[in-house]
Order: sequence, then C-alpha cells, then structure tokens
Amino acid sequence: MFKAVAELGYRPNNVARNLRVRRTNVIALVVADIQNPYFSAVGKAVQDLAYSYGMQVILCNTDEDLEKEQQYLDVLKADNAAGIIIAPTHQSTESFRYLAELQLPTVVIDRSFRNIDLVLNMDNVVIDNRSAATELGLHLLGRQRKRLAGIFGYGSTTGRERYQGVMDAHKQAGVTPEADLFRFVAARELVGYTTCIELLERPDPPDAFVASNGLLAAGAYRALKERRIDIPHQLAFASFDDTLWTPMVSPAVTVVRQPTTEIGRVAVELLLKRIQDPELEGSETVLKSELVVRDST
Amino acid sequence: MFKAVAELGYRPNNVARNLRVRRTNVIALVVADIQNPYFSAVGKAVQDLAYSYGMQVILCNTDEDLEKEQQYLDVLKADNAAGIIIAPTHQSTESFRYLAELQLPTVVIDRSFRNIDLVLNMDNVVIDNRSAATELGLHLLGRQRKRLAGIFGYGSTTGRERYQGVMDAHKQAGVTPEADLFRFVAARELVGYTTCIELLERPDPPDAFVASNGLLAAGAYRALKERRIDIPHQLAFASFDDTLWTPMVSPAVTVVRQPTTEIGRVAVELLLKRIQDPELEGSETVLKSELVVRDST
DNA sequence: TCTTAGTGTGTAATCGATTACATACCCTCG
DNA sequence: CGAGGGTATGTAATCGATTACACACTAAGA
Repeated sequence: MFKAVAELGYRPNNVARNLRVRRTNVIALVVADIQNPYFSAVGKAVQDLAYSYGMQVILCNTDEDLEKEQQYLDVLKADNAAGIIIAPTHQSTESFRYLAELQLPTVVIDRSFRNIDLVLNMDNVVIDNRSAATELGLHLLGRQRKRLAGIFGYGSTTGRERYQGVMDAHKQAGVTPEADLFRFVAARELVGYTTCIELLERPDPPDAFVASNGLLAAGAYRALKERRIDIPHQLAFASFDDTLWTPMVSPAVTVVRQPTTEIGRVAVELLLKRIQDPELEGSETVLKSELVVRDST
Repeated sequence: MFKAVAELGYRPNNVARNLRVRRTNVIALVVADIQNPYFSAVGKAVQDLAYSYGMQVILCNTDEDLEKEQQYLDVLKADNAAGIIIAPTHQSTESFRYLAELQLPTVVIDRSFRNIDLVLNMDNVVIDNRSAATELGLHLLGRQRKRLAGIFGYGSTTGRERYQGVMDAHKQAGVTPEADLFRFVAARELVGYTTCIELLERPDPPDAFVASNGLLAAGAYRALKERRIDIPHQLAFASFDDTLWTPMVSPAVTVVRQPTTEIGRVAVELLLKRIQDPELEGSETVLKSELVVRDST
C-alpha cells in the first residue's frame, strides 16, 4: 500500500483537506519585530514546539502598527488559522474587542490584558514586569545613586509596567524621581541611541540608566560607549532582555533575563489546549524573570 | 454593497478560494535557525516585502537537519505553498533533486548550487564568499601575522567557500596555512566557544582568528574575552556577519557585512517572478559584501 | 438455516469559494 | 419592429479531500 503510494507519487492536497475538515494546522505568531532578540528567541521556541506537534508557524511583523496588525488578523481569519500567539500593539479595549471578534484561539504574550474590561477567552503569558523593574530599580539606586534615567517602550503595557516598577523602587529607596529623565519611545535601536544622547547632554546628567528592552538597550549602550562614559562609575547601566551581546561587552550589562524559551513553550501548549476546546476560560501565567548582575552596575 | 458586506460580517474563506484557484499566497522561508542574526535579518526583509505583496511568510527552522528540512518541504508541497526561499542544509545533488521534484517555485539563498549537476529552474542569491574571505584573510595576514586560525560552518558550501577564500589569501600572502588550525563545526554559539578555547590551548596558539558566521563569532569572542586575550595585539579577530554586538564590544569586531536586506528583497522579487512563470530559467545573483574594519584587527 | 453483528466496497454529499455557461433583459441601430 | 451587442442574473460544475450512508458480503451464534 505505502509502496504503491510512493510509486505513484501521490501527494495529498492539504488545502482540500483543510476545507473539508474546517481547520488548518497553521498557527500565527504576531509580534512587533522578529529582529528584536526577545521575539526571535520566543519565535524559535514556538516554532520548534509547533513542529513537534505537526503545525506550521506563520510569521507576522506588525512594527507596532495597529492597522498592520489588524490587517494581519483579517488575513489570518480568512486563512482559517488554527490559532494565534500575539504580542498586541495596543492594549486598548477597542483593539482587544477586534481581536476577540475573530473568534480564533488566542494566546497573548509579553503584554498583559488584565485591565481590559472585556470577558476574553484568551490565555496570557507574561512576566511580573512591575516587580522585576522594582528589583532592577532598587539595584540601580543602591550605592548613593540618586539620578536614575530610563527609556521605555512606547504604547505597550510592558513599558508602562516597567516604568511603574521603577517608580516603586524610587519610593522604596526614598529617592524622588525626576520626571524628565524618563522617556517613552519607539522600540528601535536608533531611538535608544538618540534618546540616550539627549539625556546625557542635560546640564545635570543621570548617574544611572535603565532601558526597558533589548533594542533600546543596544542603542543606549552604543551611545554611552561613543561618549566614553565610564560605566559603572560615572553611570550605572542595566536593561531588560538578556541577548547575545550583553555578556560580551565591557563592562558586561546587568539585565533582567526573561525565560523566552519557557514563554514560547507555555504559549504553544496553552494554545493547543484552547484549539481543542475554544470555550476554555481565560488564564494568566506569570513566569519568573531573573536579575543577572554584571559589571555595568 | 460594501456596507452590506460589513453589516452581515461576511468573511471570505481563503481555504476554499485557494482550493479553487489552485494556489495559495504563502511563501515559506526555510533556514537553519531564525535566531541566527543573519537569517533573522533576511527574514525580516522577506517578511516586510512579502506583506506589501499581500503574501504570508511561513517560517521553518531546519536546525541544519536534512530530514527535518525534507519533512518541511513535504508539508509545504501538501499545503500548496506559492513558493519557497531556502538556505538548504546540504548542497548535494541528492538533496537538490528532492527539492526540484517538489516542482515549487524556489529561490536558494546564502548557499550556492553552481556545482550541482542538475538543470535547476531556481534562482540563487548569494555573495561572493570566496573573494570576500580572501579579502578578510589578507587583511588578517597583514602586519607580520603568520598563524591564522579559523572556524567554519560545517556542511554548507558557504563555509567551504569561505575556507577556500582564506586559503587563497594564504597563497597570495605567501604564508603556509597550518591545517589543524582550521575547523569545520556546527554553527552554534557554544561550539564556537569550545572550539576557540581548544585552539587557544595549543602549545603554539594562533595570532589571528576568523569565524565564518555570526553565531560562531559570538562564541569565539566570548572565549577570547574570558581568557583575557589582548585583541588585536596578541591575536587579531574578525568574522562574517555584522550584527548588533560587533560594533559594541571592545574592541569592536572587524566583519564582512552581508547585505541582508538586499538579499531578502531580491529573493522575494525573484520568487514572485518565478511564481508568475515557473518555467523561467535559473539565475544567479551575486551581491556585494563589504569589509568593515574595526579595532579588533 | 436464519439472524445479527461486523467488515468491506462504492457512491454521493460536503466544505466555500471561483468560474463557466445559459438565460433573460435592456438598449441601440438598421 | 426585429436583430444584434452588451450587461445582469442565475444555475451548475469544479477544486480534492473527508465523511456519511447504502449495500453487499462474511462469519459467528441461536
């Protein structure tokens, strides 16, 4: 039988099959930018695990552009995707309503929808950004440091939560934060670079600096090196996301390491359960991050 | 009309459409590892351009495993993918025959199939690895350096071509290469690290070092820093692939920069033409790479 | 021997769009 | 007024699998 199949060169047509059984084996990964090391690490994990379950992964870069994201979602619905794993650009009730109306099994990663006023049958996989940021903030505010600056991803709850955590750290350390030292900007390397320069050129520059994600950190660190800032003595530097370069530079960078592989794994497993039973109630998984202290602080 | 469509919430079913018109708008990107910065850069470019043409990109990590690659190819054929962009794991006649028999529009990137003895209706987008490696080798062999070591990706023509280029450089510089200083290994960060350590611990260690891709380079550089090797005085270091970290470390790393965005762009455009007309003759596009000299050499 | 369960084979409906073709309709021109 | 060209509408076939169902056949038990 199998021999005959092989000899005749029969290839089943999955498109026909998908039409008949009314589902596909494609799951979509919708993120801002696959070049962001955090997302590419998660993407790798998702891809590997999906493969072992016989599923394909489709890749969607939104560039943090809501319209682009929604166009992708429309296409995914039309394509009858089995499910989606998404780090949504906006965390507004409006955009979650759009997402929910697709009626596709959905797992939200990286960004929380705890504060969305809708009943959402979706799973959420995040880390505790606020307390991780508090821990990092307290670490930076130690040793008499008083002037912490920070750049945070604009538009995502992640950035806001990390900012909140840093504010909590100020309170706990008894330091008054200076509002103008904190900026919300687009998560791009170049933006990290220019914003960092801007902050350094103030008459009263900061003595500590935090970046809320790997891309911003890369840009900021480049600026610090270019200006020959003495790290950590003149200024302490730390960021979120442990990437290839953070341990390699001198001084090596203190970071909050996210469990990217674990995030991808949990996301896929939750998604597969939800594909089995789309009516499952929503859930929230908070994974542990880890403060990795290196020479930059 | 459009109003009625919107009000009734009609969503077309692309699966049915795809079945009827006998094609899909999915192109597959088949690479070893999306976390490899080279591939994630190309992937980003492919994804962005594909989006503008209304196509989806499916992501396949082969981990340089031929069986996994062929399983993916089978699925892609069954799924009726519109076309594939692939960096094939093996460049053997056998594996290219397999690829060709799928009868899918195909563009091969990163690795050459010039030496394959088959008539292949595929496009090839590469850089001139051999002469780029020669240029890099000559650069390293300058200033009285006589003992160049190198690690190259195992299994790909890319690694072999770059090795050949480095050998050419020895010839041109009038230096006799020492065979045991050159290793072909798997493209993983950890492998780069251990192999580098191994080479450093020889009784007569090298005075220059080259890594044939970004992942191996990351591991090797980490080893060099850990052993507190004085770069570039004690040992000059350079690699292929310009990534986030290469300009950030001290000393910044001299690299051969590949035009990743251009590679992705050209690959998609060739693929789209080939989807239009699958009978097009094969082509080869050789893009220019660039030697970026920094402090490590 | 007859019934019943279980197995095997064959035919037809189904998924939801596209596309081809037939039929009906309208307008214009000879 | 009738023929012809062009648009409109409607019906049916198609893509290639899955799945349901009818029917035939075999084997075991009453």
